[in-house]
Amino acid sequence: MTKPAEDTIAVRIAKALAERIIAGTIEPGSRLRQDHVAEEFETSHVPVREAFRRLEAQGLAISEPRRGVRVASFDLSEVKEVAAMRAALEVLALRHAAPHLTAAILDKAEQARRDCDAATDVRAWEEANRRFHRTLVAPCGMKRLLATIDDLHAASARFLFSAWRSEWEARTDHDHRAILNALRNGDLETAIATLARHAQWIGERPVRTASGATRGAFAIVG
Amino acid sequence: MTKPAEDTIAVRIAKALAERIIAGTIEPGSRLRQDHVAEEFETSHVPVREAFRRLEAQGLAISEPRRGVRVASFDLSEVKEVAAMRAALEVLALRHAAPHLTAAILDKAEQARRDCDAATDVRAWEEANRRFHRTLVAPCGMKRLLATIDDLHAASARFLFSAWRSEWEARTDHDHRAILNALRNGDLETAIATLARHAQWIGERPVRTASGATRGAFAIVG
DNA sequence: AAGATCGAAATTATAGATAATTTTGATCGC
DNA sequence: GCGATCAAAATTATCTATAATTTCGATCTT
Repeated sequence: MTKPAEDTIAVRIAKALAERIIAGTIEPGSRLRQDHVAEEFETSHVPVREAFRRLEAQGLAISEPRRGVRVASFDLSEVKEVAAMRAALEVLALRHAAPHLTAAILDKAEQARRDCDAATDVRAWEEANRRFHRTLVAPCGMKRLLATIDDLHAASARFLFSAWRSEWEARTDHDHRAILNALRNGDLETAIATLARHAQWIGERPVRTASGATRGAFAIVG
Repeated sequence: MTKPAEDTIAVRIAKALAERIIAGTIEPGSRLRQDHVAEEFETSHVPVREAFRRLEAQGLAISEPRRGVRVASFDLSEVKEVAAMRAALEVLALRHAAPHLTAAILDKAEQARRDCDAATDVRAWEEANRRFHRTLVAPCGMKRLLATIDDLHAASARFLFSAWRSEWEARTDHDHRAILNALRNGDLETAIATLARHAQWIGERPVRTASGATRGAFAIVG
């Protein structure tokens, strides 16, 4: 039952760890010890180290030379930073994608929008929301830009899951609808202006910490 | 003359290789063979592989599993892509840096601007130009954003050195001056609008290829 | 028979496992 | 407290296996 593994082991480990970090299974700030990970994945630590470098590049982990790797922690200022970067880059991507948008693509986005509004848990919402944004910007065909946006979405998801570990109430996202409408009408500037605001929408939510106290948790919900 | 090396060996190798790739010492598309590199740096292949992962993340190399790593090649469309991303992100950074700009910082930028105009070779110009931009956006204090911009500058430099291997004529950059003036006058919007245009300025230059033919080479010169 | 094409063996390089070496952090004794 | 000793964990080296490329030869076609 070992995965077919078209990927290299290092890539597999990186993906698995990224998923856990995003889901919040591993706490921010906690150490990633290479031989523990190696043991778990039944490999040596060589591929594990390579996986660490990859996570580091994505901003999911930070490495202190000779002292090990830990899961990156974050605060409100970083949530804002990621939101701002996402807004700037998605706007850019949409502007370049616009000439290549077809009815079929807009239909795919429409489906993602519906899934988003219908979502009853955070994970489903996040997946659909990411799909919505991805669908609209992917036709720009700019690989570096898209890769950077993907990394930012991973960070967004992490913030989101950290705040909304469970309990999600379905809500209609009017921005999504407005963006699609504008695009269908060929009104690119309205679509872009809406997206720029939308991606910077930061929600707040009270969260009970381990110690029982309540703090405000923030996440990008656009 | 071996570097004091506070860094780990992998980091040292990554920096050294990045420098060569940017300078064009290693041709785009050429293979990076791990034990050759290991031999040259007198280490094993393990830190070399980690260095490769880092170069990959910066977009300077691409890795095909089980087939090795090669220096990333690029074309006009990627030059445009990097220019557009730089414009978008530097504008964002400048907007957040503006409230923290002091007279001392603007003086540092002024010095960089002068060095830029006085530069008689590409390398000197690139260094001063990068310093100019860095000085203005750094006060935003957004680490992820600044790291991404740095990577884009590395790519820019690579395009530039590829086109202007030698021969550089000093020229006065009016945009730099305009940006600084606007900032001194507190006219942020003008500064930002100028920067947005400026960072997307792509120069063309005929270049003699190895086969003797002449092709157009493009690079970001802002 | 000459040329081309396909396939198998040999070579080369990458990926991973195991082993050795530092470096850092902590504990115990003074 | 301060310093030395010890243990744990990171970094790097060496070694092995597996995948990819190249070479060389055989066979088939013209």
